[in-house]
Amino acid sequence: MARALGVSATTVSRALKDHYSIGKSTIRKVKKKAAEMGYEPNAIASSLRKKKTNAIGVIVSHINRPFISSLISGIEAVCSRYGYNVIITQSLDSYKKEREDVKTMFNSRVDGLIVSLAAETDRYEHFDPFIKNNYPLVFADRVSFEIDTDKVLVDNFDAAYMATNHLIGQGYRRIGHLAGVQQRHMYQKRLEGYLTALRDHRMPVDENVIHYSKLSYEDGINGAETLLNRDLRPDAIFASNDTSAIGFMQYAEECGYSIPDEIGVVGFNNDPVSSIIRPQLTTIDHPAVEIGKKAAEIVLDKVSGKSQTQIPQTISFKTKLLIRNSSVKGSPRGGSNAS
Amino acid sequence: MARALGVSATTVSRALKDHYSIGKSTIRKVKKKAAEMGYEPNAIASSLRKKKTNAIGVIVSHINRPFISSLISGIEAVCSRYGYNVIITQSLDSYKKEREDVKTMFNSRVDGLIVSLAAETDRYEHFDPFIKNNYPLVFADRVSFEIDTDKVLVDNFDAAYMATNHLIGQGYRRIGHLAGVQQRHMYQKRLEGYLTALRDHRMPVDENVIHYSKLSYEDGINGAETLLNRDLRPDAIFASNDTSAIGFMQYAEECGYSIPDEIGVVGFNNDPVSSIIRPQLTTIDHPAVEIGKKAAEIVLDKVSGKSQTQIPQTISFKTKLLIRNSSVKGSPRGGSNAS
DNA sequence: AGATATTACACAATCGATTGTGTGAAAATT
DNA sequence: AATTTTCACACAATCGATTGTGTAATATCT
Repeated sequence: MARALGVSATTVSRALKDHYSIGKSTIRKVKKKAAEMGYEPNAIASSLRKKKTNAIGVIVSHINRPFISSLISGIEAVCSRYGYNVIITQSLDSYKKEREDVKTMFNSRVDGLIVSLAAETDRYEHFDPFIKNNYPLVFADRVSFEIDTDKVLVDNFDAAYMATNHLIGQGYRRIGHLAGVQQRHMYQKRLEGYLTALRDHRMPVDENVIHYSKLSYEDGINGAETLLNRDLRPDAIFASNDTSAIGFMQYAEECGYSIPDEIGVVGFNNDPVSSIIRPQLTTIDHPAVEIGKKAAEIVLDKVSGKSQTQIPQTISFKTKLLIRNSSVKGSPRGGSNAS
Repeated sequence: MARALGVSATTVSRALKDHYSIGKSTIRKVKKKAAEMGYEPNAIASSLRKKKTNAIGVIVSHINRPFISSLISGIEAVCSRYGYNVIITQSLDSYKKEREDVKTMFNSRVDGLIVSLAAETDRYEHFDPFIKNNYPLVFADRVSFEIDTDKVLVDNFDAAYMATNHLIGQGYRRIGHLAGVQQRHMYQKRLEGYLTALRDHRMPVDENVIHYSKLSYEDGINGAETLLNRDLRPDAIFASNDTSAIGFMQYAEECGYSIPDEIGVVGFNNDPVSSIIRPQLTTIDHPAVEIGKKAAEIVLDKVSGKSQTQIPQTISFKTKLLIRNSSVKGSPRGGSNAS
C-alpha cells in the first residue's frame, strides 16, 4: 500500500516499528508520509501472519446484570491497557448457545478466553479446542471444578459463613436461606457456608426454611410467601443474592413484619440497589470489577508467556460483610448514608 | 491444512460450503474428515481475503451502567443472530480514550461501528476513517447532530414534556429540574421539553429551581440540598435520570418532606431500582435493549448491502411515562407492585 | 462415433503485514 | 589499496482461506 511512496513494503513495515536496520532519515520520511495519508496498518493481516489477534474473548450469561457488567468492565479495563480487544457474547444461560459461542471464539482465534458459565452448563467438552491447543482459558465467578482450568472467584463458603454468623450474632434464632441453583458451585458453597455456620453454633438445620430458586426478585417474593407461612417461620433470612433478598424483604414488610426488628435480612453481591433501598441491605461485597481484572491479567500473562506455571491456579477473593440496617435490630428505617 | 486428506485446499474450502462444482461424494468425504479431526476454519484468513471480519465494534462510556449494559445486550443479541461478533471498548467518558478506541476499531477492520458518545466529546474528526471509507457508523442514545451519521435515540423532548406535563396535571405548581451536562444533546432536549411544558401551561420558568450536574446519586442529594433550601423551594422535581432522582427523593425524605404529598418526583430511564425503591418512582421507560437492537440492525443492513439509502437516518423511539407512586398525591408509600 | 456440454477438481493469484536471507554501497580497518 | 565490517534496504516466502480460470474425465446429444 504505502509502497507507492518509493520504498518496499518491508521498509514501511520496519520503519513504522523503528527497526534497527532502517535508516533514520527513511524512518522519518515513512512516518511522515504515513501520517499525512492517514495510513493505518491492517490488524487482520498482521494477525494472520503473527498468529496473534490481540483479542480476548468473553462469554457471560447476560451482559445486562450489575455483577456481570462490572466483571466485563474490569476485563475491558485491563485488556485495553495492554492493547487487547475484548470480544463479548452472552450465552443467555443456555448450554447450547455457550457451545456455539466457544466455537465462534475459537474460530475468531482469540488469544485467550474468559468464561462465566451458563446456568445450564454441566458438561465441558466444548472447551476442548482451547484446552487441547493450550490456549489460555480462565473461568470467572461462575466456575466449575469439573474442568481443570484457571479460576477466579470469591470465597463463597466463607462469605456465607460470615453472613450467617452475623445474623446469629444479632440474636436471630431461626435463620432461613434463599438458595440458588445447586448446579452451580457458587450456590452450593453458599448453602454449605450457611449450614456450617448453623452447625458451629449448634443451631438446628431445618430444610423447611431453605427455599431453592433462580433468585429473581419474584423468587424472593415467592420465597417469603412460602417460608413466612410455615408453622415455624424464620426470623431471619440469608439470601444468595441481593435481588431475591429485596423481594423477600419487601414482601415481608407488606405482610406487616418489621425489618430488621422482626426479621433480619442479609443479601449477597452489594448491587447498587442494596445501599439505596430502605432499610439498607446488609450484604456481601462482591468485587466483580476486581475479579474481571484478575481474570484478564491471568489470561494476558499466559498470552505473553510471562506466566511460568502450567498448572491451573484458583484465585479466591476474600469478601467483606457490609453490615447495614436490614440485619441490626433497632436500626432506623431510613437515612444514615453509611454505605 | 485439511489437504492432508488427499484433495486440494480449494476443494476443502468449497466442499464445506456445498459449492456446486464439488461432487456429492467428495463433499460428504471432506465433511466427515473435517468433523473427525475437529477442523475449524480460520476466520482471520477468511477475513483477510474477503475483507470482512464479521465483527461489529461498540464504543460506550461505561459498560457497567444499567442503561449501557442493556444497550449492549440488545446489540449482541442481534449481531449474534446474524453471525457477527461484538467487540467492545469503554471510553470512560474520555474524549482521548474514545479517539484511541475508534482507531483501534478501524485497525481491527470491524464491519461497522456503534457508538454512544463520551460525555467529553465535542469534536468528531476521529470518526473520519469510518465516514470517508463509507463504513457503517451508527450513534446510539448519546448522539450528536454535529456529525452526519445514522442515529438511534429516544424522543427526549417528548419524554420530558410528558413527564413535566404529568407533574403539572397532578397539581404541582413549582416544578424543578435536575439537568444533565448540556454538552450532550439528550440532556438539552430534556431541559427543553421541561421548559416547553411549563410555558405551554403558562407557568413561570425559574432558573433557581434548575440544578445542573452529572446526575450521580450524590448529585441528586446535592441538588435536593440546594433547591430545597431556596426561598421558593420546588414542590416537585423532574430529574434527567433515575439515579439522581432517587438521591433527591431520599434526601428530601430525610429532611422530613413527604413524597409524593409534599414533593413529587419523576425520574428518567426506568432503571430496575426505580420500581423497587419505595415509594416507587414515576419515570420514563427507556427502551435501551430496543435501541441496541435497532442500531445493530441498521449497521448489519448496511453491511449486507440491504439498505439502499445512503442518506443517514435518525430513528427516534417514543417513550412511555410510567406513573408510579412518587408523583401521585395520596399514594401509599409501599407495596402495590404494579410496575 | 464425433462433437458438445457438463461435472469435478486443481492451479495459482490474492488479501496485507511480517521476517529470514541476500546484496549492493558506504564506512572502518589493517 | 585491499579487505572486512556495518548499514540500509529489497526479495520472496509465509499465514490460511478464497476465487477466477484452466483442464481432465465423464455424460449427453445429434
